[in-house]
Amino acid sequence: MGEKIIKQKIVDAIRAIQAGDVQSYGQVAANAGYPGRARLVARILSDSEYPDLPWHRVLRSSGCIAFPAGSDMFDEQSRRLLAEGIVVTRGRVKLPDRIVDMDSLLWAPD
DNA sequence: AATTTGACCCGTC
DNA sequence: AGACGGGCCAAAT
Repeated sequence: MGEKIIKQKIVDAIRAIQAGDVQSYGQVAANAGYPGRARLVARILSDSEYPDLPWHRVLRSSGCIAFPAGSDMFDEQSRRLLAEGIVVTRGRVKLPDRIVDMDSLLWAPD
């Protein structure tokens, strides 16, 4: 399999992320058909060869932004996510798999 | 040609 | 919450 084809599949997977949604590097790789290749996703996003990708919708598996807190990229990504209605708290987005129960409503620090 | 460097991930402790 | 080891691997040194 040519490296070029793999890259294109991953680019497609990144483009497939809808506004207002997010995905981890690993998920993108898996969706493209290449599980375990999260690093390749990261490299492609940092590569100027593929401009205009919705890079801000890709996060670490922990749900946090991959850039150092306070960096320009960090701030830019936070802004873009917020513009799509995704709340970012302490560099971490609220993941959709979060379960709302009485305990967290009463005792959650936020 | 060998080594280091990343917008990473996962299980385990 | 964090640390550590192993996996991943194209590009840059």
